[in-house]
Amino acid sequence: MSSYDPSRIEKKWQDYWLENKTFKTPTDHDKPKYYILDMFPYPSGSGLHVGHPEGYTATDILARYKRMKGYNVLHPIGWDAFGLPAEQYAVKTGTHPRITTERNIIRFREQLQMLGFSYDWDREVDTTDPNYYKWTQWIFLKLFERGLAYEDEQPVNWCPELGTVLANEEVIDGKSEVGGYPVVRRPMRQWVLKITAYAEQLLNDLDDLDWPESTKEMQRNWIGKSIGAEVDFAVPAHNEKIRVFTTRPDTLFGATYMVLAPEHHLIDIITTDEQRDEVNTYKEKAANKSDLERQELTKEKTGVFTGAYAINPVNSAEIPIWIADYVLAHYGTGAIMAVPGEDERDWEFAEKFELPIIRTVQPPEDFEGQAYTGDGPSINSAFLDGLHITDAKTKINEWLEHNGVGKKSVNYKLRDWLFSRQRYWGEPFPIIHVDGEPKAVSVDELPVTLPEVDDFQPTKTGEPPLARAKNWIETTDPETGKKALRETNTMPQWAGSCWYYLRYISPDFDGGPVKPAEENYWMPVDLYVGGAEHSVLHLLYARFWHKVLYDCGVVSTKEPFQRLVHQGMILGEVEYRAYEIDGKIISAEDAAGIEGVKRIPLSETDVEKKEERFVMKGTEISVDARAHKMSKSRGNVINPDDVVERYGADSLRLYEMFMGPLEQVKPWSTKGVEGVNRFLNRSWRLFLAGNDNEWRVTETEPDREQLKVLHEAIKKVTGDIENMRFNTAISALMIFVNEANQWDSLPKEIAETFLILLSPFAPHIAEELWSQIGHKESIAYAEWPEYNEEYLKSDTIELPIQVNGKVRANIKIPADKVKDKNFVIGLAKQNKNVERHLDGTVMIKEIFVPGRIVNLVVKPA
RNA sequence: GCCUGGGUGGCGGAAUUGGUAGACGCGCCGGACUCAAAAUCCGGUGGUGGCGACAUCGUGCGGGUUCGAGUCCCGCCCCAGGUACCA
Repeated sequence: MSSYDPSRIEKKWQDYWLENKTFKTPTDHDKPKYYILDMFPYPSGSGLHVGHPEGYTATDILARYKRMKGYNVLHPIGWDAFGLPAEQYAVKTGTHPRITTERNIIRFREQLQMLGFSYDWDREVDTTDPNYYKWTQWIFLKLFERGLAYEDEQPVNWCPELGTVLANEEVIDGKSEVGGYPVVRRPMRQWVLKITAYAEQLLNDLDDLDWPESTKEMQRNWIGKSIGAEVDFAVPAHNEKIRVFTTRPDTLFGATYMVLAPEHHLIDIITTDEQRDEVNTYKEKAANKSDLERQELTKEKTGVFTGAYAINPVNSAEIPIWIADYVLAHYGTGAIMAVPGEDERDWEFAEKFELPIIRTVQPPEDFEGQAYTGDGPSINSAFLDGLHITDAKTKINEWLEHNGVGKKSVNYKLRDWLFSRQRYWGEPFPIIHVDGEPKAVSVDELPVTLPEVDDFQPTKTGEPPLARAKNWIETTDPETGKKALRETNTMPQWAGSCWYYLRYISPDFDGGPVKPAEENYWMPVDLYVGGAEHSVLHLLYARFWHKVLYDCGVVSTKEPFQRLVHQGMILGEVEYRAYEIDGKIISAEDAAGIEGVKRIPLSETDVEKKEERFVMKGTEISVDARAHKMSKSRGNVINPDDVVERYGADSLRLYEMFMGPLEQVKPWSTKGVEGVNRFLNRSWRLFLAGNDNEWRVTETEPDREQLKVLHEAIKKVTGDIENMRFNTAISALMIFVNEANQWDSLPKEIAETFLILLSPFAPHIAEELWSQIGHKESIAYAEWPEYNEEYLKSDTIELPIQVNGKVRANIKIPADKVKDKNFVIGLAKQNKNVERHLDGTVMIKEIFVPGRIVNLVVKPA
C-alpha cells in the first residue's frame, strides 16, 4: 500500500469499468427509470476544454447517485459530428471530413473516459454515421409528407469566402461567425421547415416544463406572440388594398399615414411617376444594406413618399403612403398604419416628415412625453370615445369584422426555419427532383449516403459541393423510370441534434428512429444539462421535431426534456492589469478610450484592495481585476489533460463541482484544485496513514459521536445531490473528513458509508479504497445510505440569547428542555452578560422560538 | 431601451420557513516537525477599539415592515448574459 497516487489507480478503474461494462444500461423495466442527458459535444480538433467536464461531472454524479438509489439509469454520450470546421479543414488540406471527424472522436472519447464518466459506451451515437442519419432523413421525410418542409426562394446570407450560406445565427456583426468573413444577402432556393405551424404549442407547452425561467422567457420572446387585428386600407387609385397588422386597432382613428417596407410588393404599382425615381433609389439603398447597417441607422428615421394615398376605413380620411426601412418586410404584413400619437417610432417619423399627429388616447394631465403608449380613455375616435384600450379594441374589432375591412388576428415573430446548407459535411436530403418537382426518396432506399467528391468547395456557379458528384446526382425515379436529379443541399448541424436523445434509447433498432416499447419506458428525459447558449435555437428546434414525432405517433410525450439546467461558464484565472501610456502607469478609469494605452499584467502580490477597487500596492493607481473568458488569443485556457496529469481526474471533478453553484459563471483557480486535492489526500490517509501506511480501518463498533458525524454527512450530501448543490455536498464531505481525522481509528461501517457518499464525486479513489476494504464488486451499485434522525440528536443544544435583537450570549440547554420556555428563559436571564444588558430595563416581550432563539425585548426603566 | 440573473471578508463561496452573517475551500499570519526546504500537522484570520471580558460597525445605496432582515416590501445604483425599429 502506498500514499494517494491518482495516476496509479484511475486508469485501473477506468479499464475495470469498461471491461466489466459496469455502466451498461439495464434492459429490464422493473425499476423506476432515470434518463439523464448531457448535450453531446461537437468533437473539435482542439479537444475537450474545462467547460465540458463541468456539466458532465454534474450529470455523472447524479447518474451514479441514482443507480445507488435503485433506479435504472440511462446515461449516454455521443457526437454532434457534422459541422463546418472539419469541412473547412477539408477544403484547405483535401483531408476527407470523415477522417478528421473520426480522429477527433477518438480523442474526445479518450478524454471523457479519462475523467471517469459512467456513460454506457455501447450506446454512443454519431450524427455522421449513415446508420444514424438514415433516421434523420426518415424524420425529414415525415416533415415533408406533412407539408412541413417546403422549397422557397429566400434571401440568405451568402458568404463568398466560405462559399456557403450561413444561418442568421451564424452571422455576427455582418461577418461569418466562423472566420469573420463578410456576408452579403442573396436570394436562393432553399428548404424551409414550417416551425410556425407549431408556434402556439411551442409557446403553451413551456408552462409545464421545469426549466430555468430565463430560458422559457427567451423562448416566449423568440416566438413573440402578439394579438391584434388585420385591417385593410383601400388604395382607390389602383383598386388595390393594403393589409396591415396592428396590436392597437383601438387607435385606428389616429392613423394619419401608412408605411410600407421597401420590399413590399405593391410599391411598384402605386408609386406615382413624380415619386418613382426617389422611391427606386431608396429601395435600392435599402436592398444593398446588410441587416446590420439597417439596424445601425435606426437612430435617424428615413423614408420616401410614394405619391399614393390610402383610405382609412373608419373615417374615410385620405392618408399618404410612405416607404421606410423601419418597417420590416418579414414581420406582420410588411406594412403598417402609422399612429404617431400612440407609437414612439411613428411619432419620430411624423415629426421628421411633418405628417399630422392626432392623439386618440387621453394622456394623464402631467404627461410630458410625445407618443403616449399607456392606457386612458379614447378621444377623437367617434364611437370609441371614452372607452379604455381593452374595451375599445373589442369594439373596433367587432366593427372591422362587421364592415368586412378587418378582423382580430394573432401574429408571431417566429419565422419558418431555413433548413438547407450549401455544404458537403451534412446529411443529404432524401429528395429527388423529377420534372423539376421535389419527390421523397422511398424509405427502403434510406440512407441516402454522402457521395465522394474530388473537392469540398462549392462549384464555380455557387452550387453546393455535392453538385460535383455527377454520377450521384443523376438518377432515375424508381416509380416512373424518369430521369431525376438528387437534391444537392445538405441539412444544417441542428438536424442531428434535434433527435439524438431518442436514438440513445435503442441505438441499434432498425424499425424506426426509436423502439416504441423502450421509448415508452425511458422518455421523457428527466434531466438535461447543457450550456445556456442553446436556450433558444437547439432547444426550440428539438421541441419542434419532437412535437411532429408525437403527431406521427413515434414518441409518447409532448415534450422531450422535462427538466433543464444550464451550467455556467468557467472563466480563466483572475488577472490584474495596470494601464501604461508613455511609460507612465495611469488609473484604469482614466485609460478608457485613450489611444496607445498598454496593458501590463501584474501579479496578485503587486495589488491590494482599497475600498471598492484594487490599486497598485501603496498607491492610488487603480488597476483592472477580473477574470476573462478562456480564449486561445488571451492565453488563459486551462487544459483538462494537464490538470488530470498533475492532480488526477477525481481532483478535477471535485474542483469543478466545488467552485460554486453549477449554474453560475465562475473563475478558475489552480490553488483551488490543490485544495480539493489535499482533501482527497486527507481522505486517503483516513484509511492508510503514517510512514508505513498503516491500515486504519477497524472492525470496531462505531461510537455515538462517530455515528453523529457520519449521519450529518449522509443527510447533507443526500439533500444536496437531490438539489444539485454539489459545492455544499463536497463541503459536508470535507467536514466529515476533518472530524474523522481526529479519531484513533476508523470503524469499518463508517468507512464504507463514507466511501459510498464520496463515490459519485470521486469514483476512482472510492473504488480503490472500497476494494482494499475487501469488496470484490464495484462500489457503483452499493446501496445509498439513509440517515437516522436518532443519531443526529445531541444531549445539549446551544441557543443564542438576544436582548433587543442583539446576541448577548450562547447558552447550553439539555436536549429534553429545549421546548420548555420557562426553563430556557430562566436560564438565559441568569447569564452574566445577559443580566448586564437587562440591568435597569423593563421587560416588554419575551420571544421564544424553540430550539432556535430567545429574544428579550426591553426598554429603559 | 427591454428581458433574465447577480452584487456577502483579500478571493471562490455558505447561511432551512425571516431566527447566532461569513460553513467549506483558497490566501495570509503564527507555531510544530526538519540541518534546511517541500509535504504534513496544530492554532489564528470581516473592520475598528480593548491586555481581556467585551463593545461597536458590517451582506451595493436610500427608505420601510418586524421583537428580529443577507432573506420580505418600495425607490435607486452597478455588473453579467440575452435581445433589439416585431407595428
